[in-house]
Amino acid sequence: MSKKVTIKDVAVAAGVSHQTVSRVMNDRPDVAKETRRRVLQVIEELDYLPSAIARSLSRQHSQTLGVVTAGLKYIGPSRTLNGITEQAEELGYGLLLKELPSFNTNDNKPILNFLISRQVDGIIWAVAEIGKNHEQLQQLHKEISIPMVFLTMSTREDMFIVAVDNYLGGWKATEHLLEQGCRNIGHVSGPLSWWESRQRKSGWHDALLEAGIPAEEHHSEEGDWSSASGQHAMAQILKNFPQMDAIFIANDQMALGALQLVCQNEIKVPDDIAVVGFDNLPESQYFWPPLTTVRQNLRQLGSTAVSELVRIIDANRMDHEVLQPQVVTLCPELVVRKSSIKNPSA
Amino acid sequence: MSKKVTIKDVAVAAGVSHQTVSRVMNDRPDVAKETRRRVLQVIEELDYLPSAIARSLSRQHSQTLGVVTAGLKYIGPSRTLNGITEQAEELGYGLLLKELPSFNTNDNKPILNFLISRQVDGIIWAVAEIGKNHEQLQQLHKEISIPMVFLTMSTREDMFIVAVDNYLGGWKATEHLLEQGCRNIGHVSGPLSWWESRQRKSGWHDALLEAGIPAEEHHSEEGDWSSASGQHAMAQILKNFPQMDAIFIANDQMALGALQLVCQNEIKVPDDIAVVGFDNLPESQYFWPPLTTVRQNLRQLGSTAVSELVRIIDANRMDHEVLQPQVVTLCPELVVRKSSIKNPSA
DNA sequence: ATCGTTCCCGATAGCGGTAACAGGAACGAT
DNA sequence: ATCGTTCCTGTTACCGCTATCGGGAACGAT
Repeated sequence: MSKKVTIKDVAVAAGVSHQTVSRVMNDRPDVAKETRRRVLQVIEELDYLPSAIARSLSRQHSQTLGVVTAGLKYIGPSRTLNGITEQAEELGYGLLLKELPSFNTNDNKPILNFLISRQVDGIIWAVAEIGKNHEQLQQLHKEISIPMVFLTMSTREDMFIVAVDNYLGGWKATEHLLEQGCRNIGHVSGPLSWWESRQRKSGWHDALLEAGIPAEEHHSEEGDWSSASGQHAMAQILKNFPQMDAIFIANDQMALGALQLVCQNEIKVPDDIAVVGFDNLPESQYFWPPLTTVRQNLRQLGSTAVSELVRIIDANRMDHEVLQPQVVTLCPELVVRKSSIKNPSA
Repeated sequence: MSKKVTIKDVAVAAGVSHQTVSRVMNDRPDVAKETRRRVLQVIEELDYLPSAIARSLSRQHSQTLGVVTAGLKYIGPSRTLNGITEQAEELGYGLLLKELPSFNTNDNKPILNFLISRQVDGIIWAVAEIGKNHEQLQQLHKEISIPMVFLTMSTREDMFIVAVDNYLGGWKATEHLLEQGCRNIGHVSGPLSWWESRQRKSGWHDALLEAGIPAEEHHSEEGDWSSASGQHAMAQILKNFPQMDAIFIANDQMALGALQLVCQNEIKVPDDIAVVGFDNLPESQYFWPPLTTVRQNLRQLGSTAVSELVRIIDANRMDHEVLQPQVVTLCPELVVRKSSIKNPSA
């Protein structure tokens, strides 16, 4: 195995100083044409690959972003990550990935230290807000000298946040059911320790209120995102709220569980009960009946986060202007399918 | 914003040389107890964080693994990645992530160069084998001086490979249907440019042969993994192979599409046609009827890949022994549910 | 008293780049 | 001839850490 070739080897082989090689590598203008040609040729011949590590040390930045995520086994976080990788590639940044062992991690300092010690230029915190898992972070991020962007969490004035408007999503779903003529609309929420769950539920709640319909507490049940919990919650609501003619379920997986239960009990969807989910899984179009759902563009969420972060990094570098923290909100869209259309032939 | 504190600042504050601080950081034995205590205290006070970048440059390795993946928006690759992050964390390695824009990338050199220039200690190539997208790689990996592990691809003697036995999976699915008394077993495959698709199909094919049943070409159709394609393929086979009494479909999503079609046509599953899928999506238990499927433990695939890679790295470092390339095979398991049980009461 | 150990610790030289400065060559202008 | 430019290139000093070597102090053995 031949030893690794460094900038000095190139310099010697090309008969120039290593600094000139460096200049060629960085496309500096102050190199004679002929010299540049010769150096480039030697680089080619020796198969020289500059060390990004050494460059990072010298330049004091790494062209690398830190990404903290959790729950990659779920489709949501991985779609978001997909958007992140895509945009990072586009903007020429590398990605240092860290997945938390659980959503509820109390001590985030080691993670942050890990990333900072590796000189990342910025950090994307892509972990759902659950319980108080963002509390310590809110403190820490002030003590940190590198830019951070947070994803989908309750807004705070001093942070950069990119979020999907879950409240609006819940509202749209409910409004759609109201438009179908439904008046008794139930709800299966996600775990209420999740900020997103609370937002979706509030959207449902407020849309009903606006229509002059009180949203009773026993009209809704809490699930844990799994199909099993959706099924269980559905059974519960059917019992507590027999006159229900429609239901908004906070994700497609729980909706699937509910759909299966309903199918077993010979209740007809949408005629007896109209159903709307949330997420727009690729599969939901093929549920029976095809599921009306709320689409959130998680890939865009990820890519927007990267763009924002890079924008902040660049601003910090350019002049010493410091950008004002802001919140970027993405709007979810309703995807209407059979499971919610009351009068298909009307 | 206070300037970053370096090893020198600590040295000065503690009244020792920076080398002594380095020794303390690395838990070297040759430091007096009292000195160590003092240095540690200063580190604490100044909130000193050693630069992993500088350390990498000096030590010539980075405690970081490169991961190349593709198709993160699908559940499979992201579950694999989940296993990778988990085990990397466990073994104390960082992860540099790179997602290919498409499965079919012809030029992999830039990716490899990117990772190598950042001093990764090893690389996991977690991209499905499709068409000839591994051909160039097979060449490149020989020229590279750092260890690589490949995931789920056709075996080659000179590479480290960790793979799920897709052939066995197809075999098990088919065998199960045979045991149910089915004799006319169809198949919907994935795209046949995928190695995994071909393996699953071969498993189906050979299990039939072993049972003395010829697997006709018109008994199978090619899909593209999507539910839509599954539905279309199913319709095609129903036409070409009307006496079909069971079908093995190469992934759960396509099976879902097929199930929906069958449901619309009032064909009964499993009585008229038994169905087995592949993947064991979390949702598949809640399809209607619940789907029998083949579970592949992708998380384990990922974590095994990391373990293997680290084992190779360590071996290379320890003494100059070079490990012999080998293939680690993971066995998929059949998960039996209603969609394939012909006589539930028997 | 002398020597060999052991235990600590510091000085120095890298790792592979970049930044900053300095200086020679070529050229036109004075 | 002298000066100021412009263009190009090399020297030196870092970036923040680790490896290596060497040496002083303390101690027991001879």
